[in-house]
Amino acid sequence: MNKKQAQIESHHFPWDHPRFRSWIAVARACQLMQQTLTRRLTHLDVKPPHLDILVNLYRFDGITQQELARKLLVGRSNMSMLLPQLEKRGLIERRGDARDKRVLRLSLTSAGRTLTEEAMEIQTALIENSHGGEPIEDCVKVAESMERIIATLLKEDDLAAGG
Amino acid sequence: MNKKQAQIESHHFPWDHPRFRSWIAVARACQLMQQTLTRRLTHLDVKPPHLDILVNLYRFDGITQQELARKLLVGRSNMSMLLPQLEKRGLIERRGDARDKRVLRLSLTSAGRTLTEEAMEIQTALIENSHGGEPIEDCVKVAESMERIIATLLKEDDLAAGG
DNA sequence: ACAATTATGTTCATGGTTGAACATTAGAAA
DNA sequence: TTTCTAATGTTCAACCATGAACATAATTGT
Repeated sequence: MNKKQAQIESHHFPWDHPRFRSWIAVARACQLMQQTLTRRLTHLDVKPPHLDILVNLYRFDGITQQELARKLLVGRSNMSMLLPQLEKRGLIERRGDARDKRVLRLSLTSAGRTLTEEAMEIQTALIENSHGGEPIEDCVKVAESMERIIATLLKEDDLAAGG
Repeated sequence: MNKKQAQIESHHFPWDHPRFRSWIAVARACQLMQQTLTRRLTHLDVKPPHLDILVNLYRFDGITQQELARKLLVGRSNMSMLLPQLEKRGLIERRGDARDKRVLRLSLTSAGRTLTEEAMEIQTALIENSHGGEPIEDCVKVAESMERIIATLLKEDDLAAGG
């Protein structure tokens, strides 16, 4: 009898494992949060992917497309698709770097900064709201858990990329 | 001075709020987990969306496309796109219900069940692995937090749908 | 200096997801 | 019954995301 059969026959389905159930809940919460945020941002004509970009430009002015992609955990090509849209809307600027002619340095325009502040308020309100009465300390503990998981997964990523 | 300006000028950026930071960590962890799972499932030619479907058919045999979509928090059209693929691969079956000629009842084939078990082992292993030394009790607390958030967001969803 | 390697950004084909419009069927109301 | 309403599944166009292939530029090795 192999391991799989033992699992099945003793009713140890994945969804009986506490960690599995926990993670499914995390994933579902993320999905719902994303969908709700999408709805609340419609009137600004901004979607979560755009907001992620805008917020990072708000924090890190002059960042590079590559750096931005890394922070967002997406591919470079994704930035190449989305950034021109935001540029055409006059929300961001892309200026070539004088020293390194490969890179494009990104920054928010005045309009972009205003829009970002509006959108961030919506996002913050949604998060505060949906967390209802969760004690701050609990959130901090969740954050610590997640950071550890992120670290583990990033280590795996390095292995995959390096091997 | 309005609220937004007060926030900005006193350096209360969103990323300074514990709940905001916590949620960003959750979102990033989810994203990384999804990407890692995608890589680990490639050799089975299965992607997370497919696996979600398969696991739910594994648990709930004879489920309807609509019910499945609801469980997965996706639109019906999504199921209409994905299910025929799995059917063509011989992993699932769709049989019309005799009493209600609108619905299609879904079930795994033998091959589908086998593949699902393989994939679930990979997913379970990834979750256990990435959670490293997180105590089970912490995971349970995280799950409870997430369930509360899910409940809150679902209530909002109902309001949005009902209004 | 020259060649090879690495890094940045773009393009393209593919695939998942959505919402709106549609057809069919069930169920409720008249 | 007949009509109206609601539910189920499909199709379609649009969008985001990805990875591979490519072009350009910087860096390293010889």
